[in-house]
Amino acid sequence: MTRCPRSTSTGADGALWPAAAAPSSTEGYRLLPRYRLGDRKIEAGRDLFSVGSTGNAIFNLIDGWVALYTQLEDGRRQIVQFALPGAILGVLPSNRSQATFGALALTDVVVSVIPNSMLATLSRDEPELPMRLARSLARDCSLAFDHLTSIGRRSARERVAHLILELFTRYRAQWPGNRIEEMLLPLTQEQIGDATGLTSVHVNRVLSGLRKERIVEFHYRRLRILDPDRLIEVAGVEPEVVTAWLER
Amino acid sequence: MTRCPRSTSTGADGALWPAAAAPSSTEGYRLLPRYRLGDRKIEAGRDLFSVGSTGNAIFNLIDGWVALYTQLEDGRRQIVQFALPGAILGVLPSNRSQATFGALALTDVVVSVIPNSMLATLSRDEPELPMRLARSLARDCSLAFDHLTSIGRRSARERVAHLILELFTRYRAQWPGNRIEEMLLPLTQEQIGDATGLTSVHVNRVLSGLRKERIVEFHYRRLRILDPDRLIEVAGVEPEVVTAWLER
DNA sequence: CGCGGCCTTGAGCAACATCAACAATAGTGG
DNA sequence: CCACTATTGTTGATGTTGCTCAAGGCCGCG
Repeated sequence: MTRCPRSTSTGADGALWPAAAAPSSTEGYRLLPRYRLGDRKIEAGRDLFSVGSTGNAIFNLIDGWVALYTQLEDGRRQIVQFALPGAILGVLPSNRSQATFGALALTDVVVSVIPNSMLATLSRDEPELPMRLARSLARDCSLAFDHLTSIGRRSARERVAHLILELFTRYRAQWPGNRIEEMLLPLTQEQIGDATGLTSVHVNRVLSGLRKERIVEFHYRRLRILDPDRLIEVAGVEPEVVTAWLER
Repeated sequence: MTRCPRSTSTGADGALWPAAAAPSSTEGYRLLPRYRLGDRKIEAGRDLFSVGSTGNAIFNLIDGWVALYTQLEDGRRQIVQFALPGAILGVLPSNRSQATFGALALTDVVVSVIPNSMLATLSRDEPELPMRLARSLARDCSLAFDHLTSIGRRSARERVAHLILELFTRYRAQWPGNRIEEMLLPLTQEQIGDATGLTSVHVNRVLSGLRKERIVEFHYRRLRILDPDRLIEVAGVEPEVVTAWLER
């Protein structure tokens, strides 16, 4: 957390994105035991589940990106969360009723399906499971609070920077060691807008600004962080918060 | 759930706010077993816990209103959730690290304290507990997603209406039978602004508008719903969502 | 190589913020 | 019970951010 006085870096850089070697497989992310019947693939652009569906299963995301979103009657949309491998998705049984949000596969996706009916018996074999579920949900909540703060109180520029920083950091936590400064971020500018409460047009302008200032480049889903320190500064995030994103 | 075809009402009125007789005590809301050592009172205006505090306990809110909030370095604040009796507050152990949000008592408050150290043993006696915790967290998440949608995609007018409708509905679910259309809502206009991502000045203007249109009156913490149907309409909420607020 | 989806840019405008002064309220101590 | 004070609410004038509308360019894919 301390030292690591890298050249132009504030020090946060080294601490936040350690270059440790790590598993390239998805092995570490199966929080729920996987059952053979359970694996399912969903192709990019399709819904894992939709608003109003009566969820009778929860999903453990094994591979790919998923966006959780809500929708108003008139079509306005809000992305409320991005899920990366390891996430647990879906509606708990008896939080009865329909899902109030949908789940869109941003890339081709693999999930392992745990039917709600199986949840109770599963918990008997593995009594730690509900508590892990609770922790996962607590983390989702925490992230949602963060987004709320961003959308409610930050400027457009700050919001976009914040989102990019968050996604980059969370992604990088999964595949450390890869070329650090570049990644595939499977989002359109419209989706960034839906996540930040902005128009795609305005997102575009903000991104132009960040590109001209040589902080970040984002073009057709290719993200490149040019100046991590300034990005953190623009996003207005304290390092502690960033580390919280990394927890599971 | 059906009938109750009240005069000018669309019918939603009766469905949403059933006038059933109900427990006036808080008996029903102790989701966690209560331990004698645990009860604690906090007076209005004080923090239950603060941003950055290392939560070593979780709280079951027995009585009073609590606001969960975050804060940016420069003082901008965002209220991310309102907790009513029955809520479970605090940070789970090993979602280690500090709380990223604080908890402000809006009224005098009674909580029962469950030290994290006790959580594991408690779960052995009562194996249902972690699952109940998970459900509570899932509900918080759901609410947070709702707020995100509101702040991200609704106009100021819609946001304020939405918040009032939510709080009124949740409150009324606890004390049904009381004078339906009036309640004490322990918020300042500034706090409403902090929850909706608006300025207190603008909140004031919106409230003025709603008052002139005889939809809602809110003055020094006294809330009066004049036209529930139009409030629902302005808030742009489907009844299903409202019912979701009522679940625990 | 042509088509559809995505990005880019400009001009004008609406919603909300900011700043500032003042009024109403409720809580306080005499 | 009253006077005083701090807090909260109200209103107007003005400024800025981000939205809307619209046209055109770029990219990737079939």
